[in-house]
Amino acid sequence: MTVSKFGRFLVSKEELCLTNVLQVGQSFRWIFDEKLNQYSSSLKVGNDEKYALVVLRQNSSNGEDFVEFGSVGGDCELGTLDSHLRNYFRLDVSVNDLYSTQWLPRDDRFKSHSPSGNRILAQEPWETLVSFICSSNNNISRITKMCHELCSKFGNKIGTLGDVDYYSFPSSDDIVERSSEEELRKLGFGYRAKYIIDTAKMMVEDKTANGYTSDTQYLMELGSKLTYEQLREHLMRYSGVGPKVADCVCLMGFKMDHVVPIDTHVSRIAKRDYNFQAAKNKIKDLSKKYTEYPITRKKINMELDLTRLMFVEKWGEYAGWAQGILFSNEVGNANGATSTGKIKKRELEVKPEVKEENTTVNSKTKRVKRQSY
DNA sequence: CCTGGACCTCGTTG
DNA sequence: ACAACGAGGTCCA
Repeated sequence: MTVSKFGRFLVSKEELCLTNVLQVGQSFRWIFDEKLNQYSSSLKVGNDEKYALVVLRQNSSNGEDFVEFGSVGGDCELGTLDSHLRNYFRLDVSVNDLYSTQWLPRDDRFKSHSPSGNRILAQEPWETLVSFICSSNNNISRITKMCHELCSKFGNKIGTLGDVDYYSFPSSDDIVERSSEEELRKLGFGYRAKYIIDTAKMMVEDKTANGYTSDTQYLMELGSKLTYEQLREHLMRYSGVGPKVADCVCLMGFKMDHVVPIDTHVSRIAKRDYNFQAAKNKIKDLSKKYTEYPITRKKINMELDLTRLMFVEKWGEYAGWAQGILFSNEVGNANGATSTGKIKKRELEVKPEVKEENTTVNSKTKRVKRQSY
């Protein structure tokens, strides 16, 4: 099967860099073909719950940068795909405008961190939820492997490109009906196997009780009605979903642009570069506020939540995007997508040297890997 | 409310 | 070769 027709949108590499956006831990299912300089994945496009096999290429000619896109077999109209991808890549938002009007004036640290085409995606919420449940205490390479495994074992076959078969991301029903904790453990999911099965079961109950058959539609409806605090509370009811995973889902699955997921790296950045310390009285105020949110209160770490609030205050309404840029500069390279579905090391144009430095955290001395340019 | 530990797996590290 | 480590956390006591 091939792509018969391509569409394109013009976008500079400073606004969108596919390598940065698709291979660094937001999305885990894009496959990169080095020879063709082409990304491909199955993607739920349009409102009919159907997956399409989508192909992307980033190029430039005559000084114009653009992304070409198409669907294999043409099973998706080009106009539909165009508007879907404009939303998926959030082309309504200019990271460079945000950089110069919001982040740079508010935070000197951004002097040394330009966007470089890093941006936050608008992904399908159910896939985002399950993917980030897989991400706990894990590395990108294995998360990628697990996501592909979920699709090929429990999704539906969508099409073939080259010698690779593509599958839909399994719905909660697919997972409940076709999988089990035992099988997921055999496939290498470890203790996340139980989280995924329990979450899928709960999702089936939830959406059924609310009259939905589609995970996407149920969750999107929820997202349109609830505030951030309410949605996070709802998401943290699910097994394996703590504050970090819930925040990732809010940011990348629900377009809540101000949400800053706090992981070990961001927490370290806050202490090291922003001299952050949680004040006792602020902890008290916050825990009072969260009496309305029992699950949040149970699962949250007050210090980390105050870290999140500090960043939101500092960076403003697109704070989550700002975090993405600092994070990519802090962690930089990682493992990424492949051409065969197997995992191998991601190659970078320039390999930054990694050096060690000492940082003091909680009066303990800890060695930390950090990039230098 | 906070602290500490266990938890699957797997590539990297020494 | 092989034990020890840690990876963009979560759960339970």
